[in-house]
Amino acid sequence: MSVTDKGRAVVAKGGDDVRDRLQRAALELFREHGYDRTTAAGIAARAGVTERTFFRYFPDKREVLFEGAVVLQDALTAAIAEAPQELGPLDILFRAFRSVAPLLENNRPYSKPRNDVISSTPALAERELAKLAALTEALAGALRARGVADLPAVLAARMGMAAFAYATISWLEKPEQGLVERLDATSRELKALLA
Amino acid sequence: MSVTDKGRAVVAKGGDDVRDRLQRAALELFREHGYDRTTAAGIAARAGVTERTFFRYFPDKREVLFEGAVVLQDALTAAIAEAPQELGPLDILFRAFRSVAPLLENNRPYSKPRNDVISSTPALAERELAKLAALTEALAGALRARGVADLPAVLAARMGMAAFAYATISWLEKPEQGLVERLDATSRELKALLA
DNA sequence: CCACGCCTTGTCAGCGGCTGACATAGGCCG
DNA sequence: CGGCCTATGTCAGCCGCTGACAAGGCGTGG
Repeated sequence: MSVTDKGRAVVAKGGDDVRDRLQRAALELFREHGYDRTTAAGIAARAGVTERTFFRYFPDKREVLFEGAVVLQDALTAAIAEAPQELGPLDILFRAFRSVAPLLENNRPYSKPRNDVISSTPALAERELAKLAALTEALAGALRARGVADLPAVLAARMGMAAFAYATISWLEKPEQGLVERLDATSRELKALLA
Repeated sequence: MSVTDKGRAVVAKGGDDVRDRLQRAALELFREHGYDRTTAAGIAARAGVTERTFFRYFPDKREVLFEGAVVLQDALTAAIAEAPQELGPLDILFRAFRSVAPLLENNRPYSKPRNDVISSTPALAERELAKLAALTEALAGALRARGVADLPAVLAARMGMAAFAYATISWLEKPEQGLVERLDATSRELKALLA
């Protein structure tokens, strides 16, 4: 990309953009050669650092693709905290999901290829499930913080995430239909299931 | 346990009970020293084989704890296929869950310690999530095989698994209350969420 | 302006997970 | 009995990942 110089990187390696370079290099290499065939040392080299430095920024090779999760989680928990009092748990969640839709839609150029790599690599898919589970637990926690009891909080969070994940994935595949519309459709379907 | 002899195992290493010995040895060692501090070679040694043999039976160190998943999956998909026609997706699922409760309750002596190890080891918890996701997908597939459309099948499967997992975990923690009762309670709570 | 200390990176050595290739032994079948 | 097939052992080696230590840049306080 212009970042590396194939031996020693003469570029200004000023601040914490090292992290950024590593993430970019990783995604590029994963797409070019596949996750399994790219080594941590290879990623580091393309980013202009050594393997050891890679592992100082990321606890393991998979984690390099999972940075954005925190941002999304913060946005969602904040939205949950701000929701009006009279709503039920599921409505709170869907309101929060809708509120982060623009954020996701802006990130599509990055998240689409990223998602392709993840879904075609078992090791990464596994990590993604763990991240989603953590996010789900965070949502349940945010609901509990509003006074919702444990069981309904957990159930609502899981149901909501089920719908949210389904809508997001199918939107990533074919973006013609907007994310918000998909969310609404999924929400409707969910409620219909208990009728 | 009587299986190993601490050097070379003179035991009759007849058939595929090697697999069994490996699983037992692994669970024992994980409980004694923790997952991270037990090596694949160590497990193999206790089972009376070499490390290489371990990896011929299991694709990786984690997998040694996840054999039963298949049995459960088969039982559930079979129950789904046999359910009466007039039921809705969620009722089909809960019927299936109730039908495998005895199976789980019999397995408790094994699954309780196993679950303790898993839930206290991030690497294993991650694998468990992957297994649960696969099981969820299998349930959705069984529903689709009955003519349920994709979206409701996936949503129902995820909602059902959310309830099933919650009930099972809390039953593992405190078995005083039966698994079936917990399932019913969770199911009721789930339906209340959409009211 | 210098000396000290912190923060980041590099270097090195080493463990453990995991794999491919090849050798060996035991049982079964013709 | 001879050959085959399967299960296991052995060996060499890659890669993920870590701890320990050294080296360099940069800021701060003296």
